[in-house]
Amino acid sequence: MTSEPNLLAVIQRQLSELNKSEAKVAKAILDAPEEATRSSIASLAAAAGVSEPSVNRFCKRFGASGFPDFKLQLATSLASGVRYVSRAVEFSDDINTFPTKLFDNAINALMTAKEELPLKAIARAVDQIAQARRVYFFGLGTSAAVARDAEHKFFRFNVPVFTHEDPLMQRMLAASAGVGDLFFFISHTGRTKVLVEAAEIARQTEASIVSLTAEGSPLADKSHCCINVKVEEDTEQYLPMTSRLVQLVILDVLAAGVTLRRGEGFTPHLARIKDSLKDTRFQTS
Amino acid sequence: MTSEPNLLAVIQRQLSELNKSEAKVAKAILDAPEEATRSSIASLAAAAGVSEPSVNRFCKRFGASGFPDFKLQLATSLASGVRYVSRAVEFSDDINTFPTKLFDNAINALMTAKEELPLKAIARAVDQIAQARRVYFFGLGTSAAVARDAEHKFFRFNVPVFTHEDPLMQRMLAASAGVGDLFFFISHTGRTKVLVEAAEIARQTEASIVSLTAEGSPLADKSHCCINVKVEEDTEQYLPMTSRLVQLVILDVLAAGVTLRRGEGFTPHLARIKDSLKDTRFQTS
DNA sequence: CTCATTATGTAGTAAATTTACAAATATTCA
DNA sequence: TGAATATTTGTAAATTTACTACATAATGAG
Repeated sequence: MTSEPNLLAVIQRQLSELNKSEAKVAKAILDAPEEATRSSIASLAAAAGVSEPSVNRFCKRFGASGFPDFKLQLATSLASGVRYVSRAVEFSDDINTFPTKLFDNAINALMTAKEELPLKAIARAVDQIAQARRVYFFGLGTSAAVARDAEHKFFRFNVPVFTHEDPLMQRMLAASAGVGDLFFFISHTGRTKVLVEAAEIARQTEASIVSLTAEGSPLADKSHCCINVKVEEDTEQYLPMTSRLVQLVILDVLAAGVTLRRGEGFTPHLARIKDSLKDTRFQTS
Repeated sequence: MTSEPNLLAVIQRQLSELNKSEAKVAKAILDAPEEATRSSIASLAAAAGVSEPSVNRFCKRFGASGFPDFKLQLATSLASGVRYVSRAVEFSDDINTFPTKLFDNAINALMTAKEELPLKAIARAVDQIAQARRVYFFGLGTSAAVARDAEHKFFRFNVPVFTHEDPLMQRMLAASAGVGDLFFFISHTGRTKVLVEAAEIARQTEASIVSLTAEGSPLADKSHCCINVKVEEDTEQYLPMTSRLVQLVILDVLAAGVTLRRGEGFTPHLARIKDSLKDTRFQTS
């Protein structure tokens, strides 16, 4: 049973690749998903303004064996309660609606990313990190906070980890890199000039370059290994929200990967780090 | 749509009050619920050893309008109940399993948090931030990265925003606070001593204190407003993963709340900030 | 034991879904 | 451009599915 719970998101994503009548069906379903689960193929066809077989073909295109099976999958998707269609917050929203929207968008982004995890790239990145003599996490703006978070995760592996938000420091460190150094660049767009330039400088050394960014971007081009993250950030939105979350989880994945790589004998080491915090906290009464 | 929490449980409960053939149908469904959602009335009747109308009557007895409607309800009740099981990464995991696990855990955490959003606290926090003369985001460790992220979000609102990871700076800033200052503390446990102490110091001034932390914790006690985040971080896990994500989304929610509060006339301001980044990026070719 | 009541199944009908195929539309390449 | 080809879409028939009306069987009361 591979009926993933994100059928609507899948439809939403493929919308541009559908032909006319299929798009009409998609639209009708996205407009009123609950209703679609209850309607017959005839009424849905009427609502979409297409013929019944078009609806049927639409269903098969999305992996269902037919219309009833599609409805079933749709119903299970909806059951989890998440609105799988990203919806922008609007000025008409109030406290009861916009928090939910944002959570749904976040969940939706993670589900989409999960669908298309670049496992080979991840495995390769884990290799590189596990073997590195030194790791530099570089990002700017929002991604700087992500880089900072990565630092907090990866220092645990007995590998010296560095973060710098200062582009000049980034350049200089890149220039002075050598064998065993790993530069890990984080950028949603992959087009931030100063970051790309730092990557280019690092590329001229013996260092390895891994990036967590958009495939095909200038930054990705400079990297030995690019972990491609597919998140369509709503560009109309003025605050970037979702891409960062996906980046963080990917970094969690990498950290877990390194942990597994280190093997079971490594857990005492992690436990010691954790224990070291004990005295900094008030005990639970 | 008042679909009962768990249709299977309802059936189970009424089992004794059913007549012979209905009981057979119930048995068949309870034995293989998933399969039941996929079968036709004919095959289910065959599986139960009864006639088709018996199945139909069974469905109506349980509030469905007919067999298809019953299947729908069954499918939704199966979907909502089962799936929410976080699973820890184990050393037997490999690249094909552990990334998915981590994403699932992240998604689960967000879903759970979404269920129990403390909307009143959020609304109050939005008020406070919107009115503040100055906002300090304080966190330590992983939460420091979250605080940094918050800084990147909230400076856009024309309110001076500060972050400091240095506990001494935090103490001193807390001590010198006054009316209009807002301290926003971020901590998963709410028990980090130096942070709680900073909160205590701030509490002795005229400043407002908002915290994003666990209810009932020492930090929450020191706060005027506590945004309670319910995330059961798997304590056996050595790397904290999920709580941070929830914190970030909550901060997104707060930022969106402040944006809405500022009103539509504020968007040009946000657009200007966004535009200011244009020249720092390589253009899409 | 008979009548009334309830339970179950049969057969026919209506509805819904799918398939096969034809018409229409778009695309390619000379 | 325009013929050839591929793709998309719809029509109509076939098939499957679900429902209704009714008949028969089982159950239980007096």
